[in-house]
Amino acid sequence: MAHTVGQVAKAAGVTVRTLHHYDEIGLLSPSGRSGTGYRRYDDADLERLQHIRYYRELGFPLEEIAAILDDPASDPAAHLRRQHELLSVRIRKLQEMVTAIEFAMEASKLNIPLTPQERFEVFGDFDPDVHAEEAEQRWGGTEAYRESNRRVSRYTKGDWLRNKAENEDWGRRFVEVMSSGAPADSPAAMDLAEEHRQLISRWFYECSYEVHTGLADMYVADERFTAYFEKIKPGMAAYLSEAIHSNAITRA
Amino acid sequence: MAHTVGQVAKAAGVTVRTLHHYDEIGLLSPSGRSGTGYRRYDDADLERLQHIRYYRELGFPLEEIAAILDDPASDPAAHLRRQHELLSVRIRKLQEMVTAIEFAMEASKLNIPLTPQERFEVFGDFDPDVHAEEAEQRWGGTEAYRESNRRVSRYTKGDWLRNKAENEDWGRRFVEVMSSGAPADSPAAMDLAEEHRQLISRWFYECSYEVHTGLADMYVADERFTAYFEKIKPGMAAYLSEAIHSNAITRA
DNA sequence: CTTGACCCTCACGTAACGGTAGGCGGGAGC
DNA sequence: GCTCCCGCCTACCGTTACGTGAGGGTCAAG
Repeated sequence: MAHTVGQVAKAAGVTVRTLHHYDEIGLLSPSGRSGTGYRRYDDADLERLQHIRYYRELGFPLEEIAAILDDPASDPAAHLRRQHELLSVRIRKLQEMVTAIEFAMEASKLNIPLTPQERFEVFGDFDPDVHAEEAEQRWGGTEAYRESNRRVSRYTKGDWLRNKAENEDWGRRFVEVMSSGAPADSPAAMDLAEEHRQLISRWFYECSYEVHTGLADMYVADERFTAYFEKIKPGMAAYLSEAIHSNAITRA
Repeated sequence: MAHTVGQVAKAAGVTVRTLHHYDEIGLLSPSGRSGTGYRRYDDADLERLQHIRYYRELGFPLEEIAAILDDPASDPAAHLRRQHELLSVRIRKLQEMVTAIEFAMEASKLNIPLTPQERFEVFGDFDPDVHAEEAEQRWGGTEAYRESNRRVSRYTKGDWLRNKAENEDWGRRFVEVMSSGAPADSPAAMDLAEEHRQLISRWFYECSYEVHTGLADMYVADERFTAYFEKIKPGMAAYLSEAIHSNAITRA
């Protein structure tokens, strides 16, 4: 029922120092002290800490969190509703960032320069732009980087050249099929579209059919991408786009 | 081709002071200066800033970002891959947090106490736990709270009582249908399951069929939830769960 | 040639802790 | 009963990533 700082810290994934700090500034003062001055946290304190952690994750400054939690107008359920809402907004924003990265990656592959707008629009400051914060705890340091590095960046220079070679090989075969007069929804074209998708998945990121059709739309909608493909062979952008769509429909 | 601090700051959604700071610590030094000492940023500088912003959003400390970006072993494409990966991990974690909130909300509605474990396991520090950071820029202050408040917390005490009344009314009618001997996949039971889903959507959060079946599973898997429903009427937890599943299958 | 917006370099201030020092308390093993 | 070590306590200084002026040049427009 009553816990010590150490226990609370361990359970909640924060340091003892953090709890001391929250006590100092009055954000979370334990409901009682032992005879010898030890802090004693009860279940209500834990619930408060839970809300604090969520609001912190959402980037609220401590002072503001104190104001929110001490606002008599909002009960615990209201906090949960608000956190749910804010988390959803934040997830949507991160998903936009993922899309932006995918866009930047395609541009990078095809040597297409980005406008400053395109580089940063995802950080757009004018609207539902939430702030985030720490949560780090134990893989601070370069750990996050190393971990991701182990998975994603274990490509050597040789791998990179192989990737380029595979892409060029795919390009040659695609142009062949296109020149053969086969329609964009022919099995041959769709197979190459599927191969295109799997090349992305193997070398860059998990490319779902949905994401793939997104790329296809971009190839015809953005003139710089269109130009890139048209230079390889006129009509290629539209042809590739249609092949990708057909492939997604029949396979998904 | 060459931009001033102000232009870059505006485009990238950071303050001039931030760019000064990045220059001071050598994280992003503009490629040149004008005759009168003005900083001039070119497109390569913008690309670097783009990566900085993404890594910052992912919570990397500036020093680490400098090390990563200056690592000759990783090209721009590698950074994009890594950012894509880390963002995906982060999104998954936030989605877990959303689920945890939904769980906490159900528990709160039914007056079920949470264990410390359950309160904080989503902050679990032992594994893919990424750190996040700012991004705030212009709706710092209490703006985020207010905005969310306008949408989600405009319920008055009266509304809250109405919600409770609606819930109790739903409960009564559900017990009736159950007592009538109608099977859990009967239209009457499914209609009440659907109503249950819409009550959540109206009062708490957008409850998809998928989320709803998740709740249904929890009602039978977690003994505390089961006990709550069993006390209303024996067999209710399983019956309600089945009705929700049937409803989701036929409507979705 | 003035005015307002924009740039420069200090330089101190702040938030949210991290880390360590110096000292008390408590229970387990001798 | 004594020792040991671990966990708790209260300061107090350090750090990161900027915020916020102060004091003073600059540049394009009118």
